[in-house]
Amino acid sequence: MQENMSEEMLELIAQRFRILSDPMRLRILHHLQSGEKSVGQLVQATGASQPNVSKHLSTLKTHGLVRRRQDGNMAYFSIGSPFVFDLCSSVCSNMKVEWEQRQSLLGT
Amino acid sequence: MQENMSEEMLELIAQRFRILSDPMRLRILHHLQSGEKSVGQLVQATGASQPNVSKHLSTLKTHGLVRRRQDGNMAYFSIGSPFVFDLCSSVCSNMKVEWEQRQSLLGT
DNA sequence: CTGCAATATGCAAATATAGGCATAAAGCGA
DNA sequence: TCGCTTTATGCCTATATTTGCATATTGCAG
Repeated sequence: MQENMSEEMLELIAQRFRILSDPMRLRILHHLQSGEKSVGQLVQATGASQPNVSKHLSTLKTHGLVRRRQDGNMAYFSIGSPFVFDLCSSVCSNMKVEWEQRQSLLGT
Repeated sequence: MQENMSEEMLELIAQRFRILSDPMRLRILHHLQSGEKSVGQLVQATGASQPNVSKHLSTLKTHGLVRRRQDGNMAYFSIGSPFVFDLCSSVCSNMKVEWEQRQSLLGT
């Protein structure tokens, strides 16, 4: 993080984290990792309702995390910022480290 | 991200992001970046109320993002997982890239 | 023990968010 | 145009989150 952190900057960062703080949105992004998908495919893959998936895709698109391509009456979505996977990997590996530390503390 | 992503895993990752999705918590973490601080110092630095700061510190501690040390009737908090700054840097640099892309698109 | 300072907690209100359900909108084929 | 399919939107409810205010708790000094 920078030395000087303005209020707007903090709000923007917090907003970004908030977008990623929903399991359903993460699940959608996860399914998009293997490539472009239609809304229907995502509905089937996630098990959520169609309006629900559509709304999440809308917020993801608003914040630039996914792209939308229309073909006929189908809408295809794809990853807009691959960096989100880096973030998730970071979080995962850190959780793993913490878990192992906790385990080793218990083991002693 | 991994190939297989269980529901619990997604919930854990989402939870981690949610902790970081509040500007006040980010502000507190930011002030802790320069070293251990007492609650009172953080209250003054952030401009928030004492109970508010105390509660945020509590949730940050619950999730292992800060450590707590008691000395007399003072409580000193410090960064528990430096990795959060990597996350924030990641988000910042990505926002910067996106901003420049948008600028260059407008400039053409 | 009493008073004071620092921190934590409980309660209530305001706000935001996610999800379900119904329905609208858009595109395509007959 | 009509019907069907796919996707998007509006409204409502349930739930979670943040904050303020009051108050409890803890530790220290006198």
